[in-house]
Amino acid sequence: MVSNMNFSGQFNVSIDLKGRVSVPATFREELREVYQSESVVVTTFKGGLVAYPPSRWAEICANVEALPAGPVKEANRRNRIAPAQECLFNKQGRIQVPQSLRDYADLQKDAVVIGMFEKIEIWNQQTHAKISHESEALLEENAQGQADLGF
Amino acid sequence: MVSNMNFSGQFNVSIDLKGRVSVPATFREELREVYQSESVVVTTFKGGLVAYPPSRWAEICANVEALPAGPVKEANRRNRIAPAQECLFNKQGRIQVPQSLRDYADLQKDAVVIGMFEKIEIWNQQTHAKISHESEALLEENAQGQADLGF
DNA sequence: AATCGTAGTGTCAAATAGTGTCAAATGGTG
DNA sequence: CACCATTTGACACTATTTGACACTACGATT
Repeated sequence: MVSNMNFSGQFNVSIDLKGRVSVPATFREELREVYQSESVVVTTFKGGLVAYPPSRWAEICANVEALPAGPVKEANRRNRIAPAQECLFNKQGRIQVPQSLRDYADLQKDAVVIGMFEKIEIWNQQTHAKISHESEALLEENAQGQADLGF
Repeated sequence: MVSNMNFSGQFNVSIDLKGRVSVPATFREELREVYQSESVVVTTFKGGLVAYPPSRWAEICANVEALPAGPVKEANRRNRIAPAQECLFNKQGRIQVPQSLRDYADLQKDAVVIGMFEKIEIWNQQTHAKISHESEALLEENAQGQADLGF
């Protein structure tokens, strides 16, 4: 296994009638084994949601608190820290995502769960398709850059 | 064999009921002997998939992480790094390609596997026929260029 | 305080997806 | 043609994901 890939891979998952999101087994395993955690802290991010291992979340909170008082610190507290909620896995590996967060990310039936290094993103499927498509256009505009990176 | 050609050659392979792709023996041998690897990291690329030896993948990741923060770095992370998954060979030399990647490249039954120096491309057969045909047209448009190259 | 409705929890079991392996088919090589 | 390595299809098995439903907690309404 490539070291330090942390969370990676992309998965289409479904959300049940009551708003529970299935988290892929591989992420749960990584959480258990690397982060010793049976839960995840979920918050808002750019129109979607992100889930962090609790230990990672604590670091993020500390970083925000270390900011000098001012509107940036306030905004981080209001829009990232405040909406965050810890979610436990149930026996089937699903987490109950609170309604306010589901509303924010427009989660209903089909979602995409994506490993992103030390965090896990959760998107509405259409929203994700849109941003991914935009990213692809950007990459295609600059083929030389892609080649330089080794792709 | 011309030395240092790394992966080369083009192969029609089939994909089994469960989405496993046969990787030609010659590529597996190259991976084992040159890259000391029994796996490959697969990700999306221009409508098809690419597979890299894990050591090569680590370099690419490092290159992306070294980019200045900005939309290009973001796009690379989102569309190249995040969807990537490591795939191990089974006893028959097949790799299980995750569903999201199969969906992206529209892989069902027949695929084309192509050696490209340090990477291996995997295409839907029709998709590949189409881009190959377009490339051929481009070359024919420029016969002088072909001659200059020594072809 | 009793009733109702809504949201969330726990759990089961069906459906789906992935793994391991065997053996037949294929294709290249001498 | 005969041999050998490789590829392929198939099947049984295991793991994971999903839909469903009964149940609980809680807040609002009367």
